[in-house]
This record gives sequence, structure tokens and C-alpha cells, in this order.
Amino acid sequence: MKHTKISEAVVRRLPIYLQVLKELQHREIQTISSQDLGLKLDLNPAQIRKDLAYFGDFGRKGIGYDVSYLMDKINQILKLDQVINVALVGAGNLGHALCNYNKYSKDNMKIVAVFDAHPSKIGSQINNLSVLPMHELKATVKQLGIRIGIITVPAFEAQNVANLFVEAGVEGILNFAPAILKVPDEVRIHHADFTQELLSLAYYLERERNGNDESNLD
Amino acid sequence: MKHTKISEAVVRRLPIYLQVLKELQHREIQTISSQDLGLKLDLNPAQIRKDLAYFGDFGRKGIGYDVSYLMDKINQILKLDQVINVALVGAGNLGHALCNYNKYSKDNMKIVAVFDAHPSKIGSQINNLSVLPMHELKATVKQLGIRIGIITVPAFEAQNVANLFVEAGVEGILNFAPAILKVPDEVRIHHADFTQELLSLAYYLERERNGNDESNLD
DNA sequence: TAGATTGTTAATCGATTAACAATC
DNA sequence: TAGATTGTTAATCGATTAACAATC
Repeated sequence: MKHTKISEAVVRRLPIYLQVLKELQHREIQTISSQDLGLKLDLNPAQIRKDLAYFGDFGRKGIGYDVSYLMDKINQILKLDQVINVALVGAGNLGHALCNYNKYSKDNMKIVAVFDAHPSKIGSQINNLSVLPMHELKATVKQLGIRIGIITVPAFEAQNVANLFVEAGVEGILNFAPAILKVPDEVRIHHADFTQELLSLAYYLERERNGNDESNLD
Repeated sequence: MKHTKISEAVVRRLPIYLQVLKELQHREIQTISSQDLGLKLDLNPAQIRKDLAYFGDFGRKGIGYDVSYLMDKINQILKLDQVINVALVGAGNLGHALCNYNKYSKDNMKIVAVFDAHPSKIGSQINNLSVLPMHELKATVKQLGIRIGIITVPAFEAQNVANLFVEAGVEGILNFAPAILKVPDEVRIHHADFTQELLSLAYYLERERNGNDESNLD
């Protein structure tokens, strides 16, 4: 099946498949069926087959999917078969955490430059990268062919940083600040705002465990 | 409109509404229409009205929504009108980032205990909380009435930590580790795995900008 | 061969959007 | 009053699931 436009829901599941496949490979399991993948991920096997079939015929009838082969294919689909350079702005704790994480990750996305606006941060080392001042952002992005920008600054500065990234020519932005950012349509923006995950989690808690027995909302 | 079961998609939008409302309140704007909210958030106004109408009649025909009133209502819906105590396991950079962020946030979710397995971390201070050893987790959760657990440990330890949280009786878990965790149905689990956001972002990049002009996937 | 499992079509389910009467 | 905007029903759109022929 070819090039219907792929829905976001499908794309968001691909990294999850990849995660499980990595684990299977680690455990030296050669082959997996959509059935078993579905069990691991709480997903319908038909959905998994359909997701994968958008991109090609990766499985074998009667057998299932070859783990390594499928990993390769999903990596290709996600464009992780090429090196993708990433820049990060905001050398705080979160910025540190991402850089560190990245250091140990085995995929082709690499944070290759870190920026911060605060003079006290500039020049400090985050795993063998020197923190650079903001005015070097544009030139660095061009020079290193950086294609993705990560924003880990406070909310009130996030839009400015996004503007700088757009101006510098990145294709995608991953924003960790709790702010809604406006960018041109051709730049893809993803939000990774954990406060939102936390707040929506609260919805599912039981109400009023102790005392304070107010009437209901409605 | 009352108690149809509310879909997850709706619940996940509530914190976003809250975010915009906060900003409007800050700018001393009293009232907003679904139209204008929709413009700010790139959402269909009908959807916003429908989302809110699941929970009550919060708007006024011909006028719109009162900003403060709607904030109060959404806070109630999300149960943020009560104090919700949170524990965090994993005092690394990411753990630090979350604690710090939390310190400045004005809502009622508070990280009130931090744990780590590593002896060198135990006893160290993260904004006026002492990092506690894992064996105190259960008792502390009970004692402080902790209802949500945050996991910021490496992937291979995440399931163990989740088990401890479940055993201690938390109602919800926010997992930052790139791992699929199994928990009983009665415990709600949300994932905040930025690697997945990053990988799915890569999908939307242009393919092969320089050289290496391979044939297509299919 | 018989059993397993894919890729795909058709059926179902759910979420988004349009439209509009009610009303501020 | 006239204009604006809600809450809600009906229409549309899209995503998930079931079912099954093809085939390893």
C-alpha cells in the first residue's frame, strides 16, 4: 500500500514499536507476530499490521515480522538512518538531562550544540560541549547543518527562541516550555510539556479522599 | 450535559485551555469566546464548546466565557482545587528539573518526597527536600498521603520503581523512562517520554538533504 | 499438509465539525 | 433591538477493529 497521507496517530506509534523491537533484539528474539506485539503494547494486532502496511510489506505470512529487518525499516521511515544534528537552547537542569540522555543513546540524533542566554552559563561544559551564547545560534545552525531545535528555557522566553530557530532554518522544534508557540507552517513543532501530562493525570484520581466533602461540580 | 464517559482526547485538552486562561488572566482579560480561544490554540471553536459542555454550562450566550470562572471550573474538573502530593524517584538531572519547576509552579500539585537508589545521592538536598532511600518509599507514601508517583530513573529500573509505587498505593504514575510499564488497571499511567516526541518529529523532516541519494523505501 | 499469520477490505466505532435555535 | 455567542443535535470525517483470502 502506498502514499495515502499517513496520520499522526500512526507516526506516533512507530517509535513505540521501535522501542519494543530493540528490547526483543536485545533478548535475541528473531521474529514477532502482530499478535504478540499487540499483547506487549496493549494494541490491537490489526492496527499494528495496518500501521506497518502503510509503509511496505514487512512481514511474512504465517511467520510474522523479522525483528532486525523491521527495526531497519522503521528507522528508515523515521529517517533515523541518517545523522540528524540537533541544537538545544537552555542549559538548565532539563537541558542537562537531555544532553546526558542523548550521550548514551545509540541512535543517529545527536545534540551537537547547546546555547544559553545567561552569561554565567556560557563557556561551561555539558558533556564535551561548550555552552554558546545566543548570538552564535544562527551561524552554528547553518554551519553544522542542524535540523532540529530543542527548547528548554522558561515559558516567557520560549517564543523568542523559537523565532531564532525558525530564522536559522531548522525544520523541526521540540518545545519543553509550557507555552503555545507560533511558528510558520513549514516548521514542525512538537510539544513535550510534562506539566500537561501531570495535570491530565490528576483528572483520573479519585475525588476528595479525606474530609472537605463539597457537593459535586455539576 | 452530564456523565457520558469523557474521552481522553477531551481531558488532554483541558490543561491546554488552562494554560491559555492563565495567560489571559495575567493580561487582565475578563472574557473569551470559543472563537478566540480556537484561534489561539488552532482548535475548532465548536470542539472547545463541546469539550467544556461535557462538564457544565460555563459560558454565557452572546458573551463567551468568564476567564476566572472557567479557570476555577477546569481546576475543579482536573481536581487541582485540592492539594495533591507527589513523590519522585530518580534524583538525576531530570528529577532535579522537575523538582525545580514544581517549586515555582502555583498549582496544588507538590513534589513532597524524592527517592533514589544510589547511596551517594541519599541525604543530598533538592530544594529543601532530602533525598530518601528506596526502602522508605512505602511508609512515606502512606504517611504523606502521596497519590502520584513520578519515575525518572533509567529504563531498566523503571518497572521496579513502578511496582514499588503500586504497592505503596499511589493512584497514578507519570513515567519518564523509555520503557513500557505494566501496572494494574486501577492505577493510571501516563508516559512523558521525550525520546518518542523527538523520533516522531524526525519523520516530518525532509529526506536526504545532502548526497547519499538512495532509492526510496518502497 | 495443517496451522499460523500477514495484508487488506469492509464494518464499526468514536471524534470532529457544521449548523442553528436559544438567549445574553 | 441587533449582533454575538453559547450549548447541542445532526452530519461528516477519520481511526480502529473484525474478518478473511492469500500464503508461508
